Amino acid sequence: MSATHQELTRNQTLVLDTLAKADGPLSAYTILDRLRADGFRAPLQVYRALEKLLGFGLVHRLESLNAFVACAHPHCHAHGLIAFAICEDCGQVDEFSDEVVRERLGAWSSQNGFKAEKTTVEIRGHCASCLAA
Amino acid sequence: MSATHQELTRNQTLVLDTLAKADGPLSAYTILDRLRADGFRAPLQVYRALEKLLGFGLVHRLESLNAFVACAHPHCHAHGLIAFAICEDCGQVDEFSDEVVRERLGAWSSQNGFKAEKTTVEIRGHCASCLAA
DNA sequence: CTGCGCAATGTAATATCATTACATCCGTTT
DNA sequence: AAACGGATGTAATGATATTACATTGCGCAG
Repeated sequence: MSATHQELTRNQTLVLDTLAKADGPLSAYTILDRLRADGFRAPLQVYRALEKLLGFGLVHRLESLNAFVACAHPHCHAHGLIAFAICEDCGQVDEFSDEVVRERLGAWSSQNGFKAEKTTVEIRGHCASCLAA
Repeated sequence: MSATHQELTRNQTLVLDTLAKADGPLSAYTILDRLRADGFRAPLQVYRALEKLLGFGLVHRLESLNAFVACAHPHCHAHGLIAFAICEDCGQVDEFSDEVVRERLGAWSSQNGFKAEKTTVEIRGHCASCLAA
């Protein structure tokens, strides 16, 4: 059984809610600042909560931004591979899944005897809205 | 015409050579330490050289490591998308290109009106050699 | 030649992201 | 109550990256 939202601790809940309410990715220190009023004082409080939430699949880390987002599909935990399209203008992140990409990367791994633990796919660019503007 | 190796400045050449001689990715500060003997004193000297080398396609940045590697195929500049398999045990990085992955991510971008500038594909895991050991 | 512009460089300081170390609290088990 | 483990609190430090400003070297117009 994977963990459910019910089992989250207070700190984990606060961090997850902060990310869920945000309109884009947040850095750990931004989360910290937004939770000062709730008693957060140190980065570690945020990083510890994020570590658990990442494990639960409720939060994703954007490697190319050193930032975090709430999972857009928190109820279907079965994603094998998640890709992100990140707009450099507005900061919006679009989360999607592509089975073909997953298969191709899996095939490469098989052919090369590589055991994948975590795969990062991030597209940086400009979203439709910002291109229109 | 894209820039050739000939046109590199002294600092760029030193940084590129350091990466080329390394047996895995290096952080900017590790590069700095290795170039102290050549007169490097500050991070910016490394970051400025890396910025140019990234632009020339001679160096890649590994987002999930905050580190840099010399391009494994510095003579064919036409890669549309490059993927990396990173071994968490030995640190070796395998650089490869997958046309199908490129097409699929390109298709997603087209369908969503997204203009991709840079795509990151990194697989973290364990290489064949380390699995055997 | 001189001075101007521009790219590269040098240096210091600071900003941003992340971890280590150690103490404390709290609920569960015994 | 004592022992234990998970979560938390706090401080300090380490690691990565950028900003700001001064200086140098070089091509070239005047």
